[in-house]
Amino acid sequence: MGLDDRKLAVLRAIVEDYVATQEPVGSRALVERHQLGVSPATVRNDMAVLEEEGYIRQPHTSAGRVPTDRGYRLFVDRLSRVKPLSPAERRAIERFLVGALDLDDVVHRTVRLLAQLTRQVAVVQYPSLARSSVRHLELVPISTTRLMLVMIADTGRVEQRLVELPAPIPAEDVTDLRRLVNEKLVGTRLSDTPPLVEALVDEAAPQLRPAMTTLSTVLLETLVERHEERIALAGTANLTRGGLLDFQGSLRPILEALEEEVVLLKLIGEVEPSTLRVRIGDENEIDNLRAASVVSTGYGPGATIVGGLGVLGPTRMDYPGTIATVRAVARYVGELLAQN
Amino acid sequence: MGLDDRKLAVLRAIVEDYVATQEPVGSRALVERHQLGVSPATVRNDMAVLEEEGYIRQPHTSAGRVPTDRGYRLFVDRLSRVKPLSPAERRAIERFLVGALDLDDVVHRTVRLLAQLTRQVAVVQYPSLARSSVRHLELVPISTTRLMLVMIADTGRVEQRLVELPAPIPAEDVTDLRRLVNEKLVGTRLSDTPPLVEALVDEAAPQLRPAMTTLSTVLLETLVERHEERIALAGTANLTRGGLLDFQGSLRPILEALEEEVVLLKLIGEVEPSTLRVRIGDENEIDNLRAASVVSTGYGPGATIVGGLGVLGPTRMDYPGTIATVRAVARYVGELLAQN
DNA sequence: ACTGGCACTCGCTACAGTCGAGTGCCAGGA
DNA sequence: TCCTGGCACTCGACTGTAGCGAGTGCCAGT
Repeated sequence: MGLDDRKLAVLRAIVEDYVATQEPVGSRALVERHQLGVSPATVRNDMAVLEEEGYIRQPHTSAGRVPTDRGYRLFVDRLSRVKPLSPAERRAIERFLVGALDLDDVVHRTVRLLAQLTRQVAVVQYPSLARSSVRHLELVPISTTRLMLVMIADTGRVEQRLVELPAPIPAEDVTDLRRLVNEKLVGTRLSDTPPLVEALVDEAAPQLRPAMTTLSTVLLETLVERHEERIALAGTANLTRGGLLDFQGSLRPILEALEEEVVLLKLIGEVEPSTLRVRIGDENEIDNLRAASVVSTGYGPGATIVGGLGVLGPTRMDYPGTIATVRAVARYVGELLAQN
Repeated sequence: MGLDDRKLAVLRAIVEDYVATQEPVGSRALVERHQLGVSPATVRNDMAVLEEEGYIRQPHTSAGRVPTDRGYRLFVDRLSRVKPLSPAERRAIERFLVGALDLDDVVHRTVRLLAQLTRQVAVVQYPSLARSSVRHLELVPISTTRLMLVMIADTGRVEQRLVELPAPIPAEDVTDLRRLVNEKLVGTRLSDTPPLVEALVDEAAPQLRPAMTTLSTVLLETLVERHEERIALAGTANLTRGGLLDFQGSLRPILEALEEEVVLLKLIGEVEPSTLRVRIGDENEIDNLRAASVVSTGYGPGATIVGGLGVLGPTRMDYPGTIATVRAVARYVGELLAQN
């Protein structure tokens, strides 16, 4: 495959120009704006090759070229230089995140910040419970047969569930239950918890058994099994920039996808140790998002990762800038979490 | 003003047809589809009057008529008969809401249900803290200088805040603090709380004073003053139905408005004892929503109102149906809350 | 291997012409 | 007095045609 340096330079120029202007780019415009040192005709030949290889295409015969998903992929992998954040952005990040009160606050500020900086749709996953450990469990009697279970995780997440007891229990028993679950569970990772939770029933005093059984069921079901992820979203209005040219005319599928927590989790929640992930157009497993690109990464205090965050935008997006921003925001958030 | 019965009937017919077809309706089509008992010419005369009075207008000279905001208003106020829910809808509501686990669950189910039934954007406000009373306050030590304050309200809402203490305090003091705040605050409405909270400091034992001071500040600031409303949203994808004809071509302003909590609260949060509120187009105070209509109402256990819910859609919406649905859903949710 | 030149394609815009839905008005009739 | 049928008129939507121009592919020449 004959992709010499100049052809790559041409592809890069096409991507950059198209992202900037949102219009198919022709050979003349290209040599004018970039110092390629060759004539339009030569560029045309290179374009023909690039098109044959599937990196660019023509919307119609007499139009300029537009990058394909494959073209963007090559651009991201080999052609884009990392764009350092501007001092202004850097300051914006700090200003935005300093002074956050608690986890909710951090997440909300982060998602708005991301949306604002990238001018795209931002998604932030709350620290995953599966990756958190238990800091404290509280049982608050609501009535004689109802408890409110409040779990506080080391990541700052607080979750609550109503527990419907099979029979009324006295206040002292609640105290005992509380002591027992805290004794056994505090400090453990939730993903390691199931056997411990199951063991709880056996360790409880006989008269506590029934209550402990339902309690452990609730714990397992709601906190571990369907591990109750939370997500914050911002910047959907940014989808309307580029007035329907992006997303092939309809926001419908995108908006639908964004309403599904499951989908969002797939997008940003699959946190691998890998640093950062870019999914371009067709590479998205979700059909509704075939016209979009997603840049996502994990974040967490220090080197550990507790959740994911990212942005979603048109395939025609400023990848270097977006990547830099996402990475920077993730790092800042990580530091913020580490402080707590 | 000469609006006899027939002219009103004509207006009603225009609204109904336009809502159904989304196309300007002419005099011929009108007499064909509705038993008005008069000729198109007569209808035309009536239309001329209606137009003069500002209830309908012509998009352009050779087109049919379209209702104005004022026309919709008249329709809603005087011309629409209440449309009873279909048994299918009724069943949908029950099926959807039965089995909700806790407040979060109720709110999420409700907002999705509303969006689905009305095929519009649904908004549900969590029970307002200002209208809740304190059921329990929990203080969980995070470190020697940090407490997690967890408040459980009678409406089922649970809020937490991190409290940064001025100096380390021992565990017994936390217990004392907990006892004290619960003693004084449990059972009070949050809106009546401020004097009580302020009094707390004086009632605390001397060595508790500093901690109690910051604690009461947090209580006042976060739970009472900026009373921390929460909102759930669903169905934004429904904005794209009617393909850009509604909302004069751009979803932008709508999406922007929907991202602002403050705006949403204005929309549905101003809960008066009034049963149900319809804001049509221009009647909306928010500029971005001048092309939309909002149907909202309060909900709560029994006769009391703890929060608002509603839907937002194009001015060209099925008002009777939407109103019926919103009202029904609010009632069901109220019943559900009453059970807890 | 690159370049200038040239023929060709094809979307875009402007313009003219036709069609038809819908109107407003008026004279005649119940 | 109120309704109706008839008629002239308006104007947007659609169609077809023509010219423009950006952009290409190809080829012969250096």
